[in-house]
Amino acid sequence: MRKNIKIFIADDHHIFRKGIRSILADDKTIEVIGEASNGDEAFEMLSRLKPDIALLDIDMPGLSGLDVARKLKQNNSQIKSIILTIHKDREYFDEAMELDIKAYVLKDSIANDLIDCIKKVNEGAYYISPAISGYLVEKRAGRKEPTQLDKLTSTEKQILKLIAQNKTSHQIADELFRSIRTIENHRNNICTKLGLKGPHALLIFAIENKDQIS
Amino acid sequence: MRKNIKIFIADDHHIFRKGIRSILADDKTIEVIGEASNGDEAFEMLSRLKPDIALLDIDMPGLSGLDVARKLKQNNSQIKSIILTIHKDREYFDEAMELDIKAYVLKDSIANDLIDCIKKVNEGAYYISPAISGYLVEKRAGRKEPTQLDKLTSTEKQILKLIAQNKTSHQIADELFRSIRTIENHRNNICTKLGLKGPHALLIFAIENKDQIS
DNA sequence: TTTTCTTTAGGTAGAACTACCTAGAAAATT
DNA sequence: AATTTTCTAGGTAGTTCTACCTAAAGAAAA
Repeated sequence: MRKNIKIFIADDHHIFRKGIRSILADDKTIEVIGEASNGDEAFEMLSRLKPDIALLDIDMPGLSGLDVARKLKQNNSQIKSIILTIHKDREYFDEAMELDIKAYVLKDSIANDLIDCIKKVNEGAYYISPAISGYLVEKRAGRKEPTQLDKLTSTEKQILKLIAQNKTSHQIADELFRSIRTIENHRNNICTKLGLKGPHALLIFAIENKDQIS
Repeated sequence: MRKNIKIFIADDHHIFRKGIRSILADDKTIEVIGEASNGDEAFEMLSRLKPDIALLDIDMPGLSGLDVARKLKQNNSQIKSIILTIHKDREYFDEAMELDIKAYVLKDSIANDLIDCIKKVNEGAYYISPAISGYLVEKRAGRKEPTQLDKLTSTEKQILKLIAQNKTSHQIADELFRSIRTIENHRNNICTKLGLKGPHALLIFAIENKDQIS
């Protein structure tokens, strides 16, 4: 027998969480393992409970659902994010797409196929509400995250390149005739600018984006 | 003025190393910074001397030239490997191609263009002896290393998977209900088995091969 | 049965990176 | 000219990983 799909619900309306739970209760393979009524609490609980999928509302006190998804992405979390929202606005959708979000579902169309959506997402697929999916077509062409690499100065990009070659700060310092403290300082600034956190987030970012570094 | 190209020669025949040196002596921009007569010594010296290019014979006592190239690759070394060999066999060539080797030169055709070959390789190009280059065309389709992942036990592979998700030893230990020392010990064993060395060699290997981990 | 391999876990040391600081000099902007 | 940004470099602390050890218990193989 297959393992249950573990779900976490984040929405500031109690009645809405109830509704979701009742929809999901029909399916024995889906298990709601927790819920939160604001973004900060949601992020904390997600980090701890590690569900398979997070159902996130955009409008919440504190961190928004998109903020939570962003933090999950920054932490290289394996949790798949589904956005549940009333917003049809293109802006929100575009932002969500930048965040590796697996599904974007309008609240007025969930009753029908939320379970289906969850199962597909759990298998690695994407799901976009029909009312929204038109945006997707135009998108994808101009793919290519307007990477935040432009935020970096040229020195920082140079160092990022060397990091991508798996060089240590010490090696980089030698190569550029700089103090290792200078290199470490640049690393820190890069991490701050890109919102990278944790032990090897910078190295991994550098490797994954090495082709984009100009 | 451009920096000299630093070369290292590994071959078990003294007379052959002499020959190479005399060919290379004609060019002032090429500098032979060391040589070795067996694979183990070669690898040790390469790690220490860090030349730009390593000329490796396949047939050597101990580690073969291909073994040396493999270990260099595993260490994410920046050293470019050129294989010099008498073997026209396809097997050897195929193996070499899996190892990011920059040039594969038959010994009976080196006198003419070894210098040229070295310079091209130094600029990032590839060079394959004409007698061999026919193999190349068919190749490239069935790409896919028969990775040495089989050397690992199932526990080790499990941990490697978690490492590929950029989890720290601490996180892995928590997840598997083991001591962090156990995890660290497994990491060490994996590194030893795969010949990985240096600060983040394991993390990078894990990420690059995450799809292959079964 | 003996030997080897695997898994577990601890000891010690050092290198590397992260996370925050401060601060001066140079360069670029306003 | 004044302000801001960038680059440089140091201080301190703590975490993570590497690199060596040893060692016991259990499983698998010889």
